[in-house]
Amino acid sequence: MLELIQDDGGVTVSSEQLARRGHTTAAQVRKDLSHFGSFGKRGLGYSVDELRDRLRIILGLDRVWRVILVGAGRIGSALFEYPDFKKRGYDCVAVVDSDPAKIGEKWGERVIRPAEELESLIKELHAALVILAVPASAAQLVAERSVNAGVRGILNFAPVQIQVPEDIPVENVNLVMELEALSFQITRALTP
Amino acid sequence: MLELIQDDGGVTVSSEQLARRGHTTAAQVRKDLSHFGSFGKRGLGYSVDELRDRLRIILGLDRVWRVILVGAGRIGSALFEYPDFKKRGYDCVAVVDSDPAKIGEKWGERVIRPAEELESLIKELHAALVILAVPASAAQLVAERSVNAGVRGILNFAPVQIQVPEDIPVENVNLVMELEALSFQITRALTP
DNA sequence: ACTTTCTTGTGAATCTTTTCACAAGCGGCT
DNA sequence: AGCCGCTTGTGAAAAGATTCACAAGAAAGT
Ligand SMILES: NC(=O)c1ccc[n+]([C@@H]2O[C@H](COP(=O)([O-])OP(=O)(O)OC[C@H]3O[C@@H](n4cnc5c(N)ncnc54)[C@H](O)[C@@H]3O)[C@@H](O)[C@H]2O)c1
Ligand SMILES: NC(=O)c1ccc[n+]([C@@H]2O[C@H](COP(=O)([O-])OP(=O)(O)OC[C@H]3O[C@@H](n4cnc5c(N)ncnc54)[C@H](O)[C@@H]3O)[C@@H](O)[C@H]2O)c1
Repeated sequence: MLELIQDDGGVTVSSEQLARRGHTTAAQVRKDLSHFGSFGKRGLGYSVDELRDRLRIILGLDRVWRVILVGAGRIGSALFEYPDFKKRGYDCVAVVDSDPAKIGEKWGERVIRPAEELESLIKELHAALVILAVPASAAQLVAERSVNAGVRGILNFAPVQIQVPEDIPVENVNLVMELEALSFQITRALTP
Repeated sequence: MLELIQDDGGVTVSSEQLARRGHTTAAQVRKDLSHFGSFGKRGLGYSVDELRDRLRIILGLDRVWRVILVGAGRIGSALFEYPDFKKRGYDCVAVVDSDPAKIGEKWGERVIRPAEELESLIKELHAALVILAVPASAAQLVAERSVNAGVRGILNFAPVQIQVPEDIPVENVNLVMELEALSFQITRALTP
């Protein structure tokens, strides 16, 4: 949001303006920011540039994160070609698949590597994150292998709840469940 | 989860078992369910079949939801080919794109329709949901047009917060932000 | 019929998040 | 310099979510 405001030439922004854009309240914006420090100027609001930079540091975005993509299927290829990842500091350093027909295929600058190399690739390329784009049946095993090889976080597209040590953060993307959330809200509005 | 338990031949399940699988607590499971009624048997747990059916009704999954996909790009095509949507009751009744090179292309049984037909397709096919898989710059306009044509909910993949009437639920999928959530948690663990 | 073993459903207690509301501070204007 | 119009940062209050803890009910064994 702050980058969009920068593009529009905004120099300062108030908690009220951020709240309107972000679908929340001004008090919430201020309270949230106050957990990390004090970034604004009374009477003026926040400097867009400064707040952006501070948040980037807080979020850990002031470095490049090396990512390995596991599963070169439909969703994997869409993700691989998505330019925003690179632009936002996420560098896909390897793509791995278990299908012999896919191994060796060239994707841009990368060649699809066999699944057995997962551990060695994580170690050699110092990948901190993996994206799991494999069938649900393979997800738990791939997650365990990744964690054992030293990965620090997992973005999981498979519709299963994977079990990993609790110091390894996992973010789940479950698109069916997103649609179900819409169905629920629509249904509930009809039968209150 | 209940369907996985069914497949494994489970007949009853306790709140404790559900909690372990779902990464939560037994009290939470029971309290959440209690908001919708009383589905279990003391000493036994929940009937897997019955709880599944009751939840399907609560979530509004006891019908087919007609969905229109807007944007036949990388993520759009991955979604279109994802078999779980159909399997879970979400029927993609039309695909729409603004690119003349894509209009008319055949995707399985569907033909990509021009973006101008969005409103008429929503009305004629009685689509309740749209999936926005268009560039961020187009998302707000497509959302407004969809709502005006009678859509009831929106699944938005564009990395912008769209503004629609508050009785229209919107679910956002922002993959960069998911990675950023991982970066934040990893970074925070390093500097407590 | 009675005891034992489980597990639910739910008030009450606790913990967390959000909202309120206002003193304090900044910049511009006279 | 002094006043005015804004906006932050933050304690205190209110609202909301989670956890505790236990009476009550169900099955199974004796
Ligand atoms: N396609 C979508 O839009 C979509 C949406 C949401 C979630 N998902 C989920 O994402 C996952 C992948 O979906 P998809 O549609 O891309 O499926 P896909 O079948 O097109 O791709 C999966 C790929 O993973 C590879 N693979 C299988 N086991 C592997 C292993 N052990 N190691 C490495 N690679 C392995 C397969 O060879 C295949 O190339 C699934 O869990 C699916 O439920 C897909
Ligand atoms: N590719 C990914 O993995 C990915 C991941 C997350 C989010 N996204 C987001 O999803 C959206 C689509 O991404 P993509 O990678 O598929 O892009 P893309 O460019 O491959 O596809 C976008 C499609 O939308 C069409 N389009 C543009 N304006 C339109 C309009 N007004 N009406 C109908 N169709 C229109 C284009 O012709 C194109 O076919 C973007 O907002 C992107 O940020 C993509």
